[in-house]
Amino acid sequence: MNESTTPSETAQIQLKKGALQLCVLAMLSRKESYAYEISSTLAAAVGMGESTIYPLMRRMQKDGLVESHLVESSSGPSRKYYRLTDAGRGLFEKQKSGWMAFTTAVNEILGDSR
Amino acid sequence: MNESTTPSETAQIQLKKGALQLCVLAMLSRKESYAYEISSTLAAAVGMGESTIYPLMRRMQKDGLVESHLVESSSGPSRKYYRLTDAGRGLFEKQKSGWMAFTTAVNEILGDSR
DNA sequence: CATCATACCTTGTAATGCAAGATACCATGC
DNA sequence: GCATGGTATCTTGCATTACAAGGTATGATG
Repeated sequence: MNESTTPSETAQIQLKKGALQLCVLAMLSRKESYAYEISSTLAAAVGMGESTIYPLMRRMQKDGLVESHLVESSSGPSRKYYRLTDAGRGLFEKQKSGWMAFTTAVNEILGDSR
Repeated sequence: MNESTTPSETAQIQLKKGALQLCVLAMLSRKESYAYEISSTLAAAVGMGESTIYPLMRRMQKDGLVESHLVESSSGPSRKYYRLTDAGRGLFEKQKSGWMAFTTAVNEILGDSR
């Protein structure tokens, strides 16, 4: 009577945790952006939900990884643009290494062979 | 006063969620094993904690992914060996695809270039 | 009997993605 | 004016799950 979440789906959700911040850091390392745009991009790429981005951005700002400034838009409400701080850039490099080490380890367990 | 968990470390923990079950499925797809052995292998490979494996194996058995049988050991207490069911094998293939699609998407965001 | 490695297990905490919903701006059509 | 729809911000509450800390028990070694 419960088909709202299969084990396979919840696993996908769990997988995202920890990787989404990395994706946001990567996007911001290339150019400033605002939550709605980041969310739209990552929704298409990895299935991020829209209500995930706002708490995440607030966390990142609280952790000193990003700084924000408002910019008025001619096609809707003001956008809050985010820019990486030096700390954010440092954490990005660190987490990128962590991500690669982790995926390499998992891929070895998966591919194994022999 | 609080260095027990840095943002970088908690991100690593979050990253594991959802991937650990995949690793267990992969290991069991090659040979039967027991929780302590799986945990020891994954502790070395991806830093899994020992107390993580037992709730996980119970979840997987409850979900019908594995079946277990006890085997006495000559060097300690009995071992509860786990074997993949057909459902477990099916989910393994499905999650493996999901894992590869997800890591590919994240790597594109990371590597981007152009 | 004490100790150590093996092997199983439980309880409680922390972290966070998401659904659902609220608020508000701006342009278009009536 | 006013309704509608896309843009853009945000909050609340829930579900999931890795881990630390601790517990139980077996068998070998001293």
